[in-house]
Amino acid sequence: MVRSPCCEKGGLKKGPWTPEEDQKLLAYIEKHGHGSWQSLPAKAGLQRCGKSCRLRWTNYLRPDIKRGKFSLQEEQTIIQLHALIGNKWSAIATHLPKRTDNEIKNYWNTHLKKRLDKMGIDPVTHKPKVDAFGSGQSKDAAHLSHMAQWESARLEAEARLVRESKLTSNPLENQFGFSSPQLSANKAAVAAAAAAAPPVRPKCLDVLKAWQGMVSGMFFVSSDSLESPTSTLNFSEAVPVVGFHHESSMAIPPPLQFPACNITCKGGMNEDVSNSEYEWKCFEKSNQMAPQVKETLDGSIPVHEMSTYSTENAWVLDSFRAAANENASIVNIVEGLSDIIPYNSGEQNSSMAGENTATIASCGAGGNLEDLQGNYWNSLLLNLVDPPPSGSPVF
DNA sequence: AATCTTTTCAACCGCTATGTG
DNA sequence: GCACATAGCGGTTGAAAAGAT
Repeated sequence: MVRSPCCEKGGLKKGPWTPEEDQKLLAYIEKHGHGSWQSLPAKAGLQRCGKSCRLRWTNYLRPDIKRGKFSLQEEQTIIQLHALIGNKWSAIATHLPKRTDNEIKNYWNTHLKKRLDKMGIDPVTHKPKVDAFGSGQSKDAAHLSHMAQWESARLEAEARLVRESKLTSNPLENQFGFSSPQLSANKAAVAAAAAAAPPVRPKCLDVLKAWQGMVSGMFFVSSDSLESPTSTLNFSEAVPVVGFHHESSMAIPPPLQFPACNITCKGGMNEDVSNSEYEWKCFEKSNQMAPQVKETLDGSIPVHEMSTYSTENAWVLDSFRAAANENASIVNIVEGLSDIIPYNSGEQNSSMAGENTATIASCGAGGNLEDLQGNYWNSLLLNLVDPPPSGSPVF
């Protein structure tokens, strides 16, 4: 592989750009597009190498760059993506509109890395420096880790697609309203492709958010420790993260619904229990479904440690209590319910986004555990990806 | 006020990936 | 398949700014 000689030529200026140079570069690109970066400096009358011009444009002069302080949400996105894919700054940048990979990288190195370090979190592995998993990663963590690996690969593929689309589209025309002749030929093709591909909700953050919730329960801390002067948000209020908990902040997961069975399960602290254990309580919504459930409960399907609550048709799963104390996740809950809830509906799983409730439509045959889990994650985490309309940040 | 230390971030360097003839 | 050119990425540097003494 032969290295580009562009910056090795003598007589080319290095170092900080002057306003005059910026003006020349801007004027040229606005008029002609950047074209070949290699030949741009000579055409634009700049004593710079093409590489330097490209960097100046992409990291500073581009009109769609957002500068200034990173929001809490942006910070959290960076942390979560970094936990998943590491120092893939360009891939991370594709999920932070108007932020450059260089800016994100700098921000990570100067702020977030130090902050995590201060919080006792290894910024490389995103795990507590002292193993908070105790005896090792739970099954849930391993499960999510596996999912996270897939999402990691998908993220990188996404980033690659974004790069490719930038190559085939006219970035100036698309983004800034002016055109470059050499790229205009692709306009029709790009427009057709855009029309053919309906806007798809980016679900890529689903698993990483879940994974982050699993791995980094330590993020459930008040914003004070995040050194963000603008935020008054407490993570535990805003993030319905399930599973692993750390210290005193207890994230309350959204209700888990099985409408086909008219069952809703809610997790939370049980004040009736002397030591305020965390537990999952299940309710039947209507009497007409009760016989079905009771039939199952009284039938051949093994009934775990299940005790009836004072509320009619409600029960709590003692095994989940114990599990919760051992950093159990919602996966455990769903897995446990899969032994109890009668699977008698053939309808497809579906999810309800837009409210803080995870819905599993299918209680029937074919609704295997993986479907249930996947469905739960999707519906739960879509709420994380799309904040509620109240305007409160996700993190 | 002067000096030293730390932090920030724009820019560079070196490498890999990809495109082209 | 090869050689080369080019674009892009991630790590690192160093000047300027901010903070501490």
